[in-house]
Amino acid sequence: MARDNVVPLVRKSTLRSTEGPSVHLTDSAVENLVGEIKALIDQRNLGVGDQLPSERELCEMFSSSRNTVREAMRILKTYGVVDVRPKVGAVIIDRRMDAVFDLYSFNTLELSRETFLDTQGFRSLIEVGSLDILFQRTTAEDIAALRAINDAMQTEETAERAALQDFRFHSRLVAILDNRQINEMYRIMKPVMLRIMENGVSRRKFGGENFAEHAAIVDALEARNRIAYQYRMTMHLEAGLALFKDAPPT
Amino acid sequence: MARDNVVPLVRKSTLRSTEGPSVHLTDSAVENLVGEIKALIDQRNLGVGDQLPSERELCEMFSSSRNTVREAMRILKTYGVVDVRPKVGAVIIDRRMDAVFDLYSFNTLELSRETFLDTQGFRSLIEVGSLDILFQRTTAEDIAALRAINDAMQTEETAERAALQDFRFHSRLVAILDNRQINEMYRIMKPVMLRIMENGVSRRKFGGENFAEHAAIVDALEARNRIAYQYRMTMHLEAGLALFKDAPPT
DNA sequence: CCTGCCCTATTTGTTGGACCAGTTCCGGTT
DNA sequence: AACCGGAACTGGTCCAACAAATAGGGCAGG
Repeated sequence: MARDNVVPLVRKSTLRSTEGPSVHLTDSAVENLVGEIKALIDQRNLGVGDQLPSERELCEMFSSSRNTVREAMRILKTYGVVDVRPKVGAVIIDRRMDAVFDLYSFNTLELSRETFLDTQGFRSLIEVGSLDILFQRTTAEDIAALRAINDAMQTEETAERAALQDFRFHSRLVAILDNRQINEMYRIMKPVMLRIMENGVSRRKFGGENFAEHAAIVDALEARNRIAYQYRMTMHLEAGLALFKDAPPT
Repeated sequence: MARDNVVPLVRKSTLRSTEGPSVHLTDSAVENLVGEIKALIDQRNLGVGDQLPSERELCEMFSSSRNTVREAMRILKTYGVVDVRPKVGAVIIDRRMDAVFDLYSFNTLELSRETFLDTQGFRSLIEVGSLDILFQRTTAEDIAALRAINDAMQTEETAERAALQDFRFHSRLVAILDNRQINEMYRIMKPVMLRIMENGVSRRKFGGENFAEHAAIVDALEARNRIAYQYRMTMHLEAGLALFKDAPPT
């Protein structure tokens, strides 16, 4: 039954549109303004450390009210791409990692099934889908490094630390692909994945199951066994899915 | 209470237990307000789907001005934890993954050779690597839509418009995967891809080669011919690579 | 000359209001 | 009872003003 490819974590059919930015067409003046400011940054080729025009200047530049400008700047601040201080104005920074951490400081909010599926579905596409390139590029050092990380995970005492090793394992795996876009994606999604992994390892005895699954994945990778790798990795990523099994639609 | 589709994540989070261990000591009224609203959500045990008080109610509850409340709400909106619709109010959601992807959109887009390689590598991962899922999900409608777009591309007069159709073709292809994160990635990477495609079609007689390659890909997809699909798509994606090699960096 | 302090102008932070364009919902009309 | 209209809300945007913070210039003293 379990063919060489198991149905991965993709969401059920909703709407298939070609252009499909889906729901939001960004009619809001504030969001338009964010786009304008982004364009301004791009156009002037501004980078970290450079200054943006003052709020009132932006008001005039884009004929908007100051409140609108402020809300737009608030978005940029929340993104962690600008730091704005009184009298000095807005300076471009890159604190996006902190922004993501802040995002997940909402511990009051549960990890939604949707978030879980989106994240794991993406990972599945990368980590399972990149099989050919992985098999082609993986070296003995990569294998050794993965095994070392996995061993380290087994000896961790807390779920939090084990989750970090879990992330390091998968991060090291995709690092073999040597693709900046993907590495950057994993860097930014780190807090999200950590959260999922922490949830997973704490419930699944990370010293046991998780370690064994990782080991099997590395073995399959080393042996260039397509079927085994696909199967192991897919099962591994789907492991946490059982936690969401009782999901009625809404 | 719309909390049946989520798994409660009782996490202690030793790292960011109390407010403000980070750089922000921020006694800013707006950020305090964010904390207050978070506390409110926690206190009332609100979950996804529940409504928040109106802006004016929040003004009175926390004795703040409406603009301050709005900036706080803007932060929550940016985090993707509330969806606020005019005349309806604010509803708690969990679109935090989308927020993460929005962060990614702040990468400066320069079409260096590295960026090109990374982008094409990513696309190859998605469009070639997801072959199994594609074969499984593709319908006759999808095939027809792809052919229609390809035909439209052939009749375009300018390279710019043809590139747009080229993008629509590939965007429509990955839309079959029905994975929100992938669609979002393509939306974000659209400018980069457009530039790549514009470069490609203008040099390669988009009426001819590009159209034929697309047609061959669709045929292979329709016939569920793994080998042919992999070969055609890989060749198609690598076609631009040769061109880029010729072109010296700006 | 340099050094250190203070002052002011500029900038962001916050407030309270106003109006608009819609939605919701209640009450009156038919 | 069904239908319709209007009033009361809602968020979206804008305006004007004041408070707070501070960078940078001017000034006094060395």
